[in-house]
Amino acid sequence: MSGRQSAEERKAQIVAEVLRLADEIGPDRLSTTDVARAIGLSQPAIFRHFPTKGALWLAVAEDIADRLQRDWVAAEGGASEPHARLKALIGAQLTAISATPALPSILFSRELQVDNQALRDVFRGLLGAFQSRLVAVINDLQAAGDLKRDVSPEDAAILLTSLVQGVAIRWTLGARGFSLPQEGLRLFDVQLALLNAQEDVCDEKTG
Amino acid sequence: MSGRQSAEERKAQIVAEVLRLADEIGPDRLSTTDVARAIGLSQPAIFRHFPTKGALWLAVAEDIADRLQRDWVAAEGGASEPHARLKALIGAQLTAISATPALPSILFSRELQVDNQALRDVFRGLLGAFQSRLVAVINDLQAAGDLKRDVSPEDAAILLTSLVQGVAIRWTLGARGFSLPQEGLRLFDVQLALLNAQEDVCDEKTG
DNA sequence: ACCTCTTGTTAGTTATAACTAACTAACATA
DNA sequence: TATGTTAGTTAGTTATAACTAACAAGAGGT
Repeated sequence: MSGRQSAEERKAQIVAEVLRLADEIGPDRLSTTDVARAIGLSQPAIFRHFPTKGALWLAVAEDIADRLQRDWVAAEGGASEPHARLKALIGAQLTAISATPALPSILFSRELQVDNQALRDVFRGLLGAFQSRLVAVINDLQAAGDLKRDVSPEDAAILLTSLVQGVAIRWTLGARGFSLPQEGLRLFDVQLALLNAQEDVCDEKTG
Repeated sequence: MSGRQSAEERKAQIVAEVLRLADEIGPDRLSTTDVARAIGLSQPAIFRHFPTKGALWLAVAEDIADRLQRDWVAAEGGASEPHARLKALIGAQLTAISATPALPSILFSRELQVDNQALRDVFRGLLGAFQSRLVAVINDLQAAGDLKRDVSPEDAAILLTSLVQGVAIRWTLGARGFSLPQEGLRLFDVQLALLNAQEDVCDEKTG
């Protein structure tokens, strides 16, 4: 349907379509025929732009990685104090997942888990990078005295990423019957209240 | 290889093999040929015992559901006080996942997410049942004054299942480089310390 | 020993996957 | 306007998927 395009544009279009269709029909069932038909190209045209299907998936992963990292930078840049920065990071992640709902399924696709080691590496790196950012912000929070010190920053970060993953799983299995960012941020507030230095209040009274 | 068996036994054997192979080569890539070869049967023999592949998956899901529920009952039965019961429940879940490592992938397989509504229902019910058990125990804990009251039992249960799911995801993506029950229970202790009624200590001092 | 049901086989069918070979039409530029 | 490059096509190939039809052999009851 759409006329002849530059390779650059076409590649981006194919990647975007893969992400959309991966959600619709599942990452592993997604065939190059599906992608081509959705765009309005012949199936072999896909292989003009990507040598193998694995290479296509890798391009998709890199697209996701780029967008996520931009989101993180924007989130951290938009907030100055640590608490707001932490909440913005979590919020960005939740928003990114709900904007790319295929993400959880891709994490457990055979393409990633079995076939494509490179794909696996990209996502492992991504999760690690997110974790590191969280740890850094949590360190700041503890330094400012706004967070319990008897929980290590690493564990606190793990609890928060688990929160994101848990709510994302519920969202996916529950046919997305609620707003992922809204419910996620609500639980974030609950968890952060727990992580808050309650004993400080206590110390103030007793000290 | 193994001689002729009763349908009952063969069915169980096929189901067990599906679970093993689903982990090895991914739930969606798993073919009836793979299952048959692993057992030492011809491929059509599978269809003697299950009318369609979807029916086979449903049998697998019911097998998982039965075992999980037995595990929960055993865990709750083995501990009398609420705190121990809660920890036993979480521990049982972690142990079950590490004994059936294909579980997380199955949750996101196309078979479940796209093709097989019945399969989806089974797992939705399972997660709901686990959640309900957690809520009940947490209610007991709060009634006994052993848990903060400013977090709803539902939210506390969500935080704990998220913890399990989060650590399971890390375990899966990280090529299972650590003991899932061990790390999971460690984080459980961290989270439960947070959920503990710290302000009680405070009240004792101030009251 | 024979009959019968059940569990298995072999040999297909049909559909769909990734990928290739060979050719064509649009565009850029000398 | 001629020419080389690039984005596209159609028509295959090869492999593998689920599933079927028709036939064979083992085990139990009479």
